[in-house]
Formats: sequence, structure tokens, C-alpha cells
Amino acid sequence: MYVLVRQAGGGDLVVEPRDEAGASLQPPRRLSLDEFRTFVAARESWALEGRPRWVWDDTGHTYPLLLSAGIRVERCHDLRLCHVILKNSALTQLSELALAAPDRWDAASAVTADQIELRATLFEFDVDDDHGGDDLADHAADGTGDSGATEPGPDSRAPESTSGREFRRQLDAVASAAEPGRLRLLLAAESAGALVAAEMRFAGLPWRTDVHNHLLTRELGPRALPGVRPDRLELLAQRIRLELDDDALNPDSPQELFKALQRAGLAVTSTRGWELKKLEHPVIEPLLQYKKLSRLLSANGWTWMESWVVNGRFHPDYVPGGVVTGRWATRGGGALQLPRQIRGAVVADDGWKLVVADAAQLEPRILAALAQDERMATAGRGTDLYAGIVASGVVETRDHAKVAMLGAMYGATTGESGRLLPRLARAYPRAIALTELAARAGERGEVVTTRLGRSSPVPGQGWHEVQAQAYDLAATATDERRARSQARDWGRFTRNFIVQGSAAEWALCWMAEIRRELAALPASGAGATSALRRADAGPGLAASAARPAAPGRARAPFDYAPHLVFFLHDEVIVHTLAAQAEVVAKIIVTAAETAGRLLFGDFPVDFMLTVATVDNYAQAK
DNA sequence: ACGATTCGCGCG
DNA sequence: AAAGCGCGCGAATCGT
Repeated sequence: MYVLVRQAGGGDLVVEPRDEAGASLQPPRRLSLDEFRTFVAARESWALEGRPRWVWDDTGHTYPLLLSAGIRVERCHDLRLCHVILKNSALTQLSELALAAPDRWDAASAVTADQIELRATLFEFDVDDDHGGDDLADHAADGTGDSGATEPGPDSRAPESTSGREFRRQLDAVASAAEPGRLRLLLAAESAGALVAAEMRFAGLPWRTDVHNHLLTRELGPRALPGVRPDRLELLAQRIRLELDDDALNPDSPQELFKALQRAGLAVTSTRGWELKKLEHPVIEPLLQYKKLSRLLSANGWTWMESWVVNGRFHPDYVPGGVVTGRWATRGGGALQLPRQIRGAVVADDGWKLVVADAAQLEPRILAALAQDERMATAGRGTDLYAGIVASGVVETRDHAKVAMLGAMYGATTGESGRLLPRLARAYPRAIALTELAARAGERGEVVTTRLGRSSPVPGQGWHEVQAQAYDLAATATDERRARSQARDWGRFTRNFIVQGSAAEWALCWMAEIRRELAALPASGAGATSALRRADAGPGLAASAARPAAPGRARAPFDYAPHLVFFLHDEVIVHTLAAQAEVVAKIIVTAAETAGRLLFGDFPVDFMLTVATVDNYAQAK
């Protein structure tokens, strides 16, 4: 069963039950937020199979509102995210949805990205009453409570909402696909990811600003006024000026620095760290040190801390489906780039633990399964995959195995990676053939598709023009070179797309399973409550252990039950009461196995995890 | 003066 | 051009 949910003005919501085919079961009803909470609670208490899938335009828009009202749902269907998948998927190319002219569902992603400007107003959500207003007027007339007053179904006299139409269009598209099961799983996983993203943002990553400040002070020296370098940074700047004999040099300016390095007789082509590292000169060491520290200051210094950490929690804005491959992106705060240097500031609350889990060599394992390459899968069975490749005698060192594999998946042709590739191809012909196949398709401008059915974008108009130009009679050698190079670029993209995209699907399934199992844990009850009480009573603990609900915010389950707090492509963190850490770790491991089966059935590939139960993130790995 | 682009570097 | 994929972000720099 499905229930369509739309936000109405004044915080009300309009609900409309739909059957498996998307047909209306009851006329839409308008509910207040309180009524809606009761409505949801009743249905979420049903057995899992009976629980509805809540269908709405945009999880990132609607769900935060529900979360702050203390409402959690088990599963949803995110029309915006699912539309993008179905519109582009090679599996639904002939569906009405895919063939339709671009409409507001295609513009939706761009619009919401601009609309949502929550940086300064964490947790202050406005109800959207701009779109769907026309439908609302009709539905509002139905009143609340008197279900059955209107004839249900698409033949209903009231015009169907755009969301309702879109929903049925999406169900039709899925049903028309050759293997609807794959897409169904993908849409469910994508939508579950959207729920996770909203919940993680809502709960936040535990962040100790005092520890962060301590780390910064130790590295940089005490905080300085804006525009002034902290001591240690200034000292390094002085040394750099001295070594390069340039009193006025600003080491932050690549131009100035480049000239100064040249003057000092260093043959550099840029000021990049990796290039400097190869040089011998007294300025190199302080310069590299300076770069490292100045990066820390500008990217994750005190300013960052003050803008992104609220009440001991970092609330990054995750963007599910933000990357074409299906990976998440983030907006603001740089959550996917938290440098190792400051991970020590991610500290579990007192009496709590962080369970940090990371999928080991995820992408090569995904490749092995995609290609049904049993030899490669065997190399990774029960062990580090790269070590397994070494043990099979394919290459000499783990480092070689890794660089060769990455090169195969990214399309490296030169250097060490390129040299090792033939050995990999001999040992794992199926896997390497698959990457080559994907690359060739991309070079021809064709689309490739992930395991569950997410397809790569078609190269833009400019791309085709350049290709066409190379075939013109008047084509110059430059035209041809440009076309070839561009084709190879796109080939490397599609080569990587199938692996990165399928890995992203695995990760979504993994997370969805974790989320579901965590929610199914028996309420931690006495243990949790007493832990919180103790913390409340203890003066030293009060600040972090018992997190009082922020003003105007309902107390969410995340304040006492184990919950996901971070996700980074192939890594998750669960924040949990210490007593439950062990069962949480078990859930995470089992979820990885389940995700593997969901994607690849019985194909015997292991998805190994590194799991660590720690007090702070820096202790993991 | 200000938006767009480039550089450089953090993460997977 | 590091050696190949995908990102976000801040500061410097470019362009108008």
C-alpha cells in the first residue's frame, strides 16, 4: 500500500491512500500535523509488510518537517529522485515517463537546490504551499474524516494531483522494464537513502568543539583575529620568506609563490604539493607544512566550527543522488571531506560509542560481481582483496595490486598502473573485459548502466559536435586529436560509472538495511533511561550525554536509540549506547551480506567490513 | 565591485 | 598530464 502525502498550507498535510497499481483507494484527506502524526503512528505499527510506503515529492523538503514533529516513517518513495532515475535509465527508455517532454519533475532538482537555503536556519522549515496549490483547493473541499464522500480512483471528478499522476507514471515505467525487480530495488534504496540523509542531518554527528579547538590550537597556535595568521602559521610564513629571500611574499598566492620558487632556481610547473615534494630545497619542508596548516585553518578552522556545529552536533546537508553515479554529495560544511586531522573531534556522548564500519575494497569487489569474475571474487574471499591478488601470484606487492586495480577501474594507461594492467587482465579477464566494454561504449557516446539500472548521462551536444567535426572531410589533425581525446575522456567516465554507480547502490542497500534493523531493535528502555538519568545527575556529564531537545523540537528517537550519524560512500558511523554497540556491529555486518545478495544474488563474492567500536572517530582505522 | 573561473587540496 | 574516476570548498585570480 502507498499513501501519497502532500504538504498543505498552515502545516497541514494531505494524505491519499493508493493501491499497488497507484490507483486511489480513498479521496484525499487534509490532516493537521497532529492528526497526521496519529495517522502515521497507526500505520507504522502494522507488520512490516503491511506498512505503507509514503509517497511524496521530495524527502528533503517534507521529511525534516516530520522529524522535527517527532514523526518517523519506515519507508518512502521519493518522486523527485525516482523520476531522475527512470527518466535516464536505459531500462525504461520507452516508457511514457522517459518519452515525455521535460516538465517540472525534470526541473525539480535544480529548483530545490536553489530553494533550500538552510545554512543559517537549521531546523526552521517553512511549509511549502506554492506548488500543488490548485489541487489543494479541490481536496480541501473534501474536508477531513469523511472518507468515501468522493468516488475513488483516477475517474474521480477532482483532477488528480501532479504528484499522483507522476506516481502512476513512475509505476508504469517500472512495470514496463525488462527486469522490474532491479529498478524497484533501486528506487526503494534511493528513497531509503533520502530518509537516512534527512535523519542523519536531523540527528547530527556528535562534535566536541572543545576537542576541535584543542586540536586546532595545538596545530596552529591560539586562535587569531580574522585576517591574522595564527602563530605557527605566521612563523612558517616567515621561514618561507627567508628561504626564498622575499620579504613580501604571500605564500597563499600561487602566482607570487610560483615566481619566488622560480627565482630560487626551482624548476616547478606549478605550486602543487605533490610536485614540491619531489624537490630538494630548504624551503620545501616549511612550505609543505604551511600548506597543510593553512588548509586546515581555512577549511575546518574555527570559522567552520562556528558555522556548522550547533549544540554539539555537526549537521551537514547531504544530497542523495547529488552525483550522476548515484553517490551522495553534500552542500556546505564539506561533510564528505572531513580531514583525518580533526576526526578526533567526533566523539561519542558519555556512555555511548561510535560504531565505525567501512567496506574493504568495495569497488573491486563490486567489479568482480558485476563481471561474474569468480577468480577475482575468490581472491577477496575472507581476506583483503589486494592481499588475495598478491597471494594468487598476480603481482608482487599489495601496493601494486591496489594501483593496478584502481588503474583498471579509472582507465589509467601510463605509469606503473598501466604497466601492471596486462598482468591483471591475464589473471582476471572477465573483470577487465567488462571495464573495457564500458569504456568503449562511452567512447562511442553510448550509455552504460549500473547493476540496478541507473544509466550514465548522454554526452552533451558539444561532445557530439566535436566528434562529428573529426569525421568531416575538412577535419584537421587537431580536430581529430581533440575528438579522440574527448572520446577517451568520456570512456574513462563510463568505465568508472558502472563500478562507482553499482558500489553506490550497494552502499544504499547496506544503509537501508542498517537503518531498518536499528529501528527494529527492541526499545533500549531501562538501560537507556537510566543511562540518561545518571548523566543528567552528574555535573560533568550533563552537557553531552543527555541531550535535551532543542527548544521547539520534539524529542526524537535519535536521542536514545542507536542511529546512523555519518555516511561516506563506503563507510558508516552509528552512534549508540555502549551496551548496544555489539548488536549494532552485528547488524552492520549482516546488512553488508544482505546488500550483496540483493544486488548479486548467489554470486559468491564477499563484502568484507572493517568494524571498530570507538569513543572517537580518529580511533577508527 | 562583483560574479565566474582557476588553483589547490581535502575525501572516497 | 601525477595516473586514471567522482565530488565540495576557500582563496586567489580573471573578466566584465
